Amino acid sequence: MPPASDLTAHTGYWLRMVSNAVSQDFARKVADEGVTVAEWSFMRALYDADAMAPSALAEKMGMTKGAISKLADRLLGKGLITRADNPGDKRAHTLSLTGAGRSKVPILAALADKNDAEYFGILPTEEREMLHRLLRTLADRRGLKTIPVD
Amino acid sequence: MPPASDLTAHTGYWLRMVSNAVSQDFARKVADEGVTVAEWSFMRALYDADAMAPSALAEKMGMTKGAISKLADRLLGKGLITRADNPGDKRAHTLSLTGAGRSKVPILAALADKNDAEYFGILPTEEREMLHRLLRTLADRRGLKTIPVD
DNA sequence: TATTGTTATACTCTATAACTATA
DNA sequence: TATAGTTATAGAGTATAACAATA
Repeated sequence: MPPASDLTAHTGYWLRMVSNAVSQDFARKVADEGVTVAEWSFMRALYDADAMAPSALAEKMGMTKGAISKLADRLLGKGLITRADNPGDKRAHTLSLTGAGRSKVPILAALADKNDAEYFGILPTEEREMLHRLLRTLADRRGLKTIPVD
Repeated sequence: MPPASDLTAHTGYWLRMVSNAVSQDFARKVADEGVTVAEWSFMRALYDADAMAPSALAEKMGMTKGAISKLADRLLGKGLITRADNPGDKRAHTLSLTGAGRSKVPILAALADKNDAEYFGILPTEEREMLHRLLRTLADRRGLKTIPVD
């Protein structure tokens, strides 16, 4: 039998295992608030800007325009965002948080804080900061910048 | 506007960003060999055992029986595994790699090696080992053990 | 009755591309 | 023609549950 390297020899294997666990736990937390992780990222992006064009959100989140439209439809249905015409360019739209959506963001942000503390709080401060720094270094070197969604 | 903690303050944010990038690059590599990451994990698990029951694979991969059935159907269609009846228990089946499937595993394993080197090779050895160790610590403390699929 | 496995249904995310309206 | 956005379609993953066959 030809050698096939042990899966667990790969750093990527452990990275995915831990990342999936953290994300799945976070997904369960925000599901209790009625949103998905993608919807949370979407709302968080809108929170800092009064209004954004779908194309700007697509760029920021590394998603296609089609994916943004579908996500926006769901958030519209939940009453968390509004869609408005752009007076200057009749092709363009702008998306904004509703009052309900805006007041939900800090609640979701608190869940993100809690999730981070649960997972990484078990490490000594020094190691936790080391991990954070190493991950940021890898993201920087690779030029990663879009908000991770899944 | 109530405060909403900065996304980038969360270690989980960077973990997910780096993990997604590593996984997506790996997905592209194995796609050139005609398989998905889930299919690769499935084949890698079968490589160490001559034959496995779908239920055993479900347990090992943290997937439901239904998901395993669907995955097995696709791998059967690609001629990479076979499904056989179990003589001892007529309800049970066993899944095994075909010759084609078995010879593809080392090729895919080499792609995993390459992907890991591309992503983590930019770190000094000491930091790379530190990252690996921190991730394993987190996985251990959380009792994580199923093969990450997505 | 409980268990093994398959099948059905539904939802999320992703990607591509066709399409509408406007520039 | 090009651009902004929506809509359609399809594939992959996940979860729940209904189902058939066997124990």
